[in-house]
Amino acid sequence: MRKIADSTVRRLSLYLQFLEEFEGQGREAVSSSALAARGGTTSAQVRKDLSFFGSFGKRGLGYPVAELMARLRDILGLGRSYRVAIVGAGRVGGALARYEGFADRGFKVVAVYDTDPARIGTVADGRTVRDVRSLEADLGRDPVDIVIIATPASAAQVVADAALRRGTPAILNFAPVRLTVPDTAVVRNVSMALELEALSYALRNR
Amino acid sequence: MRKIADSTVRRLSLYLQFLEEFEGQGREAVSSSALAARGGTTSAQVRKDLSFFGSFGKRGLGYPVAELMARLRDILGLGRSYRVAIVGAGRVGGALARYEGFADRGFKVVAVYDTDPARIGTVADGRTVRDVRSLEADLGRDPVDIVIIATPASAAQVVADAALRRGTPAILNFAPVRLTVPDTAVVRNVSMALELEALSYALRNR
DNA sequence: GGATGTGAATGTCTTCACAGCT
DNA sequence: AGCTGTGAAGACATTCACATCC
Repeated sequence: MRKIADSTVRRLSLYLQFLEEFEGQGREAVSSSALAARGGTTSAQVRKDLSFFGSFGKRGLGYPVAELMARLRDILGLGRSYRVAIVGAGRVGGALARYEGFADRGFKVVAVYDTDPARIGTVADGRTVRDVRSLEADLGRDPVDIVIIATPASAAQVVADAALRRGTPAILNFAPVRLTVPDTAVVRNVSMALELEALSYALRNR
Repeated sequence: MRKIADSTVRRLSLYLQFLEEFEGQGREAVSSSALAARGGTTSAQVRKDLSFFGSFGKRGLGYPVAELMARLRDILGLGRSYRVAIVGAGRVGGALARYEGFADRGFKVVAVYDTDPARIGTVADGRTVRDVRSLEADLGRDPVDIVIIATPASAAQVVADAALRRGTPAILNFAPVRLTVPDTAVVRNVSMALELEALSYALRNR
């Protein structure tokens, strides 16, 4: 299959979100222009994005909402379930551990780790916080699909290295450092600093 | 000035981060290839990105670290200070309110809002949580540069509308909805759902 | 020698525009 | 008539490659 651009995948995700809204309004069909209007893009863009994966619409009518949602979920790989470990039980890790959006998409948080003896052993949200020193062994025994890093900057690379040694295929990094990883690994960074600086740039002349 | 691509701005932000690392290691000059190696891009890309804004390097030597950092800060608009209001004092809002990275970049959190009577009036981190109903009036009296939305999905659009009515130029949205805003407003979305779905897509065949 | 800065070439993404289906 | 699906065109971004300078 042809390589799909990251920007396209992001938009597919958005379309899925918009379709949920349309479905909530009881609509059965939606046109590429309606989707485009909701998301600030163009109808041609929507059709092109979808066309990479097949042809799901009916000419003259648009796209059947429920069916397109199912196809998008399938395309995005949301049909299976994913095992997730969260490293760092501070504010960010805690917010993540309680995030309901995980379950909706088949993401199952199987373990939470920290270094702080005061936090290790405490139970948060039905999960016992484990010592990060057992992370690598745990992953060896019981691999996960995604390790979420919510540690301070100084610990992030060490955690990433351990995860990658155990073959973890994907990392979601909230720590304010850019991880160095082989390009076989999938890494996404959520960086407050980058967001702020992008806003700062945009505001520069106001 | 020529329109600069969003991707370029994001990379400039990254370069700044890497330069901080290099400075911490006591390096005085850095080549485009060193920056590229750290960030997973190419030296030509680094030089091209910088060249949009001027020529900061010395042939044969590379870029002076401290000077380039200063230039990047300037380009990114980090020379001034920004007033920020956070709406939503839950887990995400709380984590943000305590985030130290704000101050480093001249972002000053001037107020925190919530709807929950149990939270309104409590003091967190030296700031009293205010009733969100006073947001619009407060912004009218005392505008901010950025409103950060950390509310549930259902409240986000209402908050955004209020902020925009008061002329707030930029919004950083953590709520899991896509805001509808006029395109004069600058909006950035941090969406856990999008990140997860992008990972899901990347993991599809593993 | 070593590294920048930059036109030109290449590659990728988006938009156009229209044939073709319902 | 309305709207999709898609080649072709156009816009934009990245990479190449080299003259230029320290």
